[in-house]
Amino acid sequence: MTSLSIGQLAEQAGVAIDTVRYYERNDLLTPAGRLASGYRRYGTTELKRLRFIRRAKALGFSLDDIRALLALSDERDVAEVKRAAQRKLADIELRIAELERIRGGLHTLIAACPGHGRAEACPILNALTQEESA
Amino acid sequence: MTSLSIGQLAEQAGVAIDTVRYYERNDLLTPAGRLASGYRRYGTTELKRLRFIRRAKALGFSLDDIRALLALSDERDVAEVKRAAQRKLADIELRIAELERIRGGLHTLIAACPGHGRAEACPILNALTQEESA
DNA sequence: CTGCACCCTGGATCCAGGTCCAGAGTCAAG
DNA sequence: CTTGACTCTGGACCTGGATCCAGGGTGCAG
Repeated sequence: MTSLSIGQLAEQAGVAIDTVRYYERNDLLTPAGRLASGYRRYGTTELKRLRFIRRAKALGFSLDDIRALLALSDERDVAEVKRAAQRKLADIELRIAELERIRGGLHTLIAACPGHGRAEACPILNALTQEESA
Repeated sequence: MTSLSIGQLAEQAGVAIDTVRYYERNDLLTPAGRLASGYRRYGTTELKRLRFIRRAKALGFSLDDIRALLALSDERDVAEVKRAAQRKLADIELRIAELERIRGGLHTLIAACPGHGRAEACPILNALTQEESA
């Protein structure tokens, strides 16, 4: 039989036990049942669900996002799932653009800095000290 | 005379008053002096320093990083400032690469999803439900 | 001198996503 | 039966970077 303890579930999904209980508190994952002792029991459904959560997190979804995704996948609403993925993609692209802006700024400063000599000649310090230019 | 209250300083640097006091508690910015009443007073040195902090933050430096940068710029250690900027650049590039990896994954899934029909045909749900491949 | 905007302190709260703990109960191998 | 590994609960704590609050004091224009 494929009944798992919380420790086995956690190990097979690659998360910490405390994380499983945390997800339960936050309505992301409910045990299939409990033993008379109160011990949680999980089946393959829960294992898949937990792995889904882990992968979605790796794709940059927040737990709120994931709760919504899980509800949608329960409803099998493919169109809405696709739209959610598109929104997340747009969000990721914004974050990339912002980091690229920062990278450009740093790159320029580093390239222009001789790396020795007077502080006044260091464009990094100057850039950080300079007045606004819009 | 160029003596500023905390409110004037905050406004001219574009941060909140609470943020100025927060920076003080965290050893980033000390008032030039105090009135008999205890009111903080700031000069142009502090205004420049606060603007430095704001810009460095916009470049992705943490407050810990910034504390170190400020110490270095006080010591006028240009070589070390350059190295710190290079480390931060490497860090930003790592973050960009990670986001690009995520973007690639999402992009592939979205492109392959018809956006309608059976849940089984949705590669987004499938990808999140699939077993590991690596 | 009144009124209102401003400032003071210390501490609480927030966000996300967990992590850790104490004290008690349970399961299973030997 | 013993022992050690596992699990239970509820709640405290963590990071980073603020933000907000209560209850009081101050500065200054009219």
